[in-house]
Amino acid sequence: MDRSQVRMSLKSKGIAATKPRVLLLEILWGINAPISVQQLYQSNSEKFALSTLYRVVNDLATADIIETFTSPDQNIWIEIKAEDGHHHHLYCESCETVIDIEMDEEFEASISDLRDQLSKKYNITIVDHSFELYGKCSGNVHCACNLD
Amino acid sequence: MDRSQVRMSLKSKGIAATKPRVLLLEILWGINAPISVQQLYQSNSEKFALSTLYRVVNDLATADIIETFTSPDQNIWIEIKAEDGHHHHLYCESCETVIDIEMDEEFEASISDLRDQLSKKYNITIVDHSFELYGKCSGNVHCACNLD
DNA sequence: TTGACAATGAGACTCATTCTCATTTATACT
DNA sequence: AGTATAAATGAGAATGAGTCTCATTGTCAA
Ligand SMILES: [Mn+2]
Ligand SMILES: [Mn+2]
Ligand SMILES: [Zn+2]
Ligand SMILES: [Zn+2]
Repeated sequence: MDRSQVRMSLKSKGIAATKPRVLLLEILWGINAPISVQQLYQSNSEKFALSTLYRVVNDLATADIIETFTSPDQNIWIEIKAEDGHHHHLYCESCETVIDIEMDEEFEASISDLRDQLSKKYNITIVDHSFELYGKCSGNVHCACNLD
Repeated sequence: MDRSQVRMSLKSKGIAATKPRVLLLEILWGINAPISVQQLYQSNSEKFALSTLYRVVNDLATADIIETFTSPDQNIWIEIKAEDGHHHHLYCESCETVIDIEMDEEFEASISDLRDQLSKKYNITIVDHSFELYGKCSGNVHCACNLD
């Protein structure tokens, strides 16, 4: 995904291809992994105002271009919205890293069933769900969390 | 669970039965549902200092008497620790209520499997997981979330 | 009862996130 | 192009949940 593709994808979602929006997407495509807004700001504080970063994150999330979720230490994490649908996260409390997790279809299907059931039982429209795992990586010298 | 039982249960966990701890547990037994620390403080600000409330919540969680979890709006919710083990939550975004959810054993078993797999794959000790559903109750006049 | 030590309360502090508003940039229309 | 209109940005103030400090108070074993 190069700059002009990013600009086009913004346009196609009906949202202006402004400098911070393009830049944020370029960064996210570059790292291809979840990152917290704070981490992102720390490495790019010359490029964005913090307020702009949060606003742009919001814009892109509303436009369904990125996904956000909140880790237990109250940071917002973002990543490019996966084309192949829903997935979940493993959060390493030692190194404060988030790893994308894939579930098998059976598991996702049972979650889907559950959503239907609960929706009826409580007369609530279920809009989303989250499944997150919390762990601690073994080594303190170097962290294996990012390895496959 | 009356006051003397609460005091005894505190002692049995090796933690002093101080006034705020006993009071908090009485309140939790009384409502018998998850509540956020902020909500709890708003209805009881004469009875606790806010700092004490958070500290006591921590003490009781460490002593395994209550459970805590964080909602997407970053509030800490607490409830008496369920004797029959793990369960999950449905959070109503309209009325900011949390409902306890039971899963069937099959579902919990597949979560357990998943934890084992991931633990090996990423060389991480999985310490916990959370599964939460987010919904919106239908009526704005009155909310059906608390009904069974 | 008393002394050692644990717990509390008031409020200062932190820090991620949100808000405000003046300035800049994009877009639309002559 | 030039101007009007609207959208987006940036700097920093404000917010608010949660944490920390430390002087005071309460607990409990001896
Ligand atoms: Mn992800
Ligand atoms: Mn619960
Ligand atoms: Zn790690
Ligand atoms: Zn509701």
